[in-house]
Amino acid sequence: MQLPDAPLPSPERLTLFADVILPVPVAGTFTYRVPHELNQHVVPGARVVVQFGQRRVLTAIVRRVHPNPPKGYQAKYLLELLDEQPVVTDPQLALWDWAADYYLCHLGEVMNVALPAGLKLSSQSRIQLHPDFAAQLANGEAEADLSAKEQRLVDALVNNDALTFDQAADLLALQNISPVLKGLLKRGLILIYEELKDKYKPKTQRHVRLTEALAGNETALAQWLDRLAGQKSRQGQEELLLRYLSKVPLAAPRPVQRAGLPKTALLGPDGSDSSLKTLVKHGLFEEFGVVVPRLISSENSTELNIQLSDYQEKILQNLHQNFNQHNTVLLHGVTGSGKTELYIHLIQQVLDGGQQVLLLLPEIALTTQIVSRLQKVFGSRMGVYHSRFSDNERVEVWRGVLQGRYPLVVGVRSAVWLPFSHLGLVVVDEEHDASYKQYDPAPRYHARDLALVLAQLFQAKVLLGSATPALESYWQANQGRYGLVEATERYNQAALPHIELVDLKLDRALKRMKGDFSPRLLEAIEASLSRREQVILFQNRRGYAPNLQCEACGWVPYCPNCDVSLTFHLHANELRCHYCGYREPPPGQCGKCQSTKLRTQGYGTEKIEDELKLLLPEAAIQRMDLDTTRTKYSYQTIIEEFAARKIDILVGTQMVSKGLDFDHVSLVGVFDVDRLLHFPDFRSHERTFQLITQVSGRAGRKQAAGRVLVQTANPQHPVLERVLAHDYLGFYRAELAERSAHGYPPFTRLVRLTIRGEELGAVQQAAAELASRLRQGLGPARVLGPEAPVVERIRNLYLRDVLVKIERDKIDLKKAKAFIKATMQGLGGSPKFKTLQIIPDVDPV
DNA sequence: AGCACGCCGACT
DNA sequence: GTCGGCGTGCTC
Repeated sequence: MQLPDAPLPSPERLTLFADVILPVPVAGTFTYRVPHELNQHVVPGARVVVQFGQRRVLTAIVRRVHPNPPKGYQAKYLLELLDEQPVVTDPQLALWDWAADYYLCHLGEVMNVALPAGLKLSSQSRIQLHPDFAAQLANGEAEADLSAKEQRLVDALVNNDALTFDQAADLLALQNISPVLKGLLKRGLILIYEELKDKYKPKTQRHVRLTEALAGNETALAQWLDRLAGQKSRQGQEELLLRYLSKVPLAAPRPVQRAGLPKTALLGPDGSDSSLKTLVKHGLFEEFGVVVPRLISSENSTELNIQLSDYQEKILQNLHQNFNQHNTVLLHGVTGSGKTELYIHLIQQVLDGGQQVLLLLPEIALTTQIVSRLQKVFGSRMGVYHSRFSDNERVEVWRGVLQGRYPLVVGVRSAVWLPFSHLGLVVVDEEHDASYKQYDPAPRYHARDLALVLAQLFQAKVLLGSATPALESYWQANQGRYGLVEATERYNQAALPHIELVDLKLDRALKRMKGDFSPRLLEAIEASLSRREQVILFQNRRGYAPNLQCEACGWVPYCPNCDVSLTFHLHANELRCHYCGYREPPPGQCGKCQSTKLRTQGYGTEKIEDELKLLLPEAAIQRMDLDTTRTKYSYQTIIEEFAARKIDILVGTQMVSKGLDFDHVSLVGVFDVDRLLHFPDFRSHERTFQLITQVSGRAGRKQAAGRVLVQTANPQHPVLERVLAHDYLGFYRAELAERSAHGYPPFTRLVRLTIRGEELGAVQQAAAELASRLRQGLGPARVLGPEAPVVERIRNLYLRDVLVKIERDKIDLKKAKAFIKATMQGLGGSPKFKTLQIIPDVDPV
């Protein structure tokens, strides 16, 4: 970074220190000494480059600047300052602190999720010949006696300016090259240096323009055209020049001349650039790069006034009243009640007041309809933050928020980390959605809960929206902590879908099933298709079948690395592990008794799709799940084709249940709810209710009520009865009673501790020890387990869970967590359990 | 997490 | 004798 003029020298040069956050899973911050010339410029939230350990050079975030020298060690100097202005705002840093504390993880881990990778510089160690030695080699006067390996490395360095460690390791076919390097280094034959790499690269487009001498110079141009005309070999050049002049006329003002044309616009999509090259060589044209924003922010708002229905108007007023008394309001609106329009109005009002707005959406809902809808209203003031975006794109949104270009951001979970500075409103749509919870790397945070904390830091409002609120949220509202607004009418008075249960017990007993389809569902599909209406089928499991089984002895192929059966994928013709990604071809015979009779067991989206193709060969069927939406645009393509009615039946996993509105879907079929209902987890009922309600909402939008058929062997199940009756409140009360009886959220907060390690015995022992220590400190009733999770081994590591329940009222959460943390550290510190990991998950979902 | 250091078995 | 395996400890 270029520094402005040096600050005025102060008489007693104050020595400053910076506590910085490093992107490593180590507790606390690290203190570096600030070089005097940077005293005025190092501010909290700015990035600095520091050396960490012997080798590593890392990008750090300044947390605090102070004059107190650290005790007990000599602080290193920080090496470089990357930003004059903070890239992380103060409230965000406060949020980082809060998250690390609440989710029992390190600040560096928070930094790792929060900051886009493009803002972190990576350093690479490079090796080069020592200049003196290189000179000796060149003159043939080198007389170092080298081992074979050293010789090979030196030879390679003669031919290359520099090598990375990896390249050198490859070259020597060695895992560990440091002994070789050390030897050479000691004799002063090579140098090792760190190269900082800025990962962020602005996107550029090649442009072409006439050179300065020619632009606007009619006579010179005429001469050129004369020279080119009539020469057959130079016909291409003549055409090119004429085409350019037709697009950028000679008379055009100078800025237009200087802007030139994008190369692709001049040459066309498949044009060769050989003529252009010649013209450039002759000094007619010049090529240059123009930085273009990667995110095509669509023009400007085209739709300024969204008309609300009378009912929506009433709801909006209701929201405003609630916001007068509460910072957080829960909007419980049935599917299709037009929540998007309400959001738009609220957002508009906050933007008009000069404040920022964050709209959070679940992972899957983001790519599509709602975004293009919002883009029409907010145009280029809206930034989109999505996990499918590249690093560079994320950096551009980050910078856009900092610079105020995007007062509105629509994004997924990780968008809560964007550097807001004057946030006025956060909307969390589908607030119950599980994709707001990060599961794998720490911090295991919940974006809805972080949004509440973030809003508090700004004194901003939060609107939580859902047709099926999380039990916790509805309870908070009932407790009077959130405002509550109920929207029970669908937009345009559309009727709620009619949900029916199909009793599979009967159909199975009478052998009337066609594959996995009951006659009633099949008839309903046919009826819909015959009316030229569309159908969505929901099966929450991908692949063809969850496993293969030997008919003779019951043997099932298992993953060698995890304790799960392998899922059969028909199209790819392979068995896959959905936990570790392991694949193998399906076996021709039983692994135990060599019988060749293997059959599939259970079913996934692929099998439904397959059966359907046989049952209804005329229908256009498309599957939508993780396997068919790998690429960046495949998801969108499927949605567009379905909207254009090129597809009759869409078969999919959870993906089809969210945020999609189609006008011609008259039927939704739901498979395998029994598995959902009986999943061994205290949230299984809640999830089932939410999922069926959500997917039902896809049926029937305009005039006609949609129909939903749910296939089940438990038609009397109370949860299903409540789904049929659209009775959220009834469901809520019943479920709340259950939770209260068994001490689950919202009455308690949960912390799950997972022990992970290579040896089962050690894992079991550690888990037992952990549970017993926790029981001792917290009371026996507050600790469950240890127990083996559903999949008790993943990637060859054994797992055991211990669950801690902390009541909301009787016990201090902070103290309890501090105790848990200390217990974890105590156990991890004991030599016996050194090699094990203890992974905390606060508020697991 | 990386990365260095150190102490052990299996090869040239 | 070296190579490279992994256990251990530290990083301002």
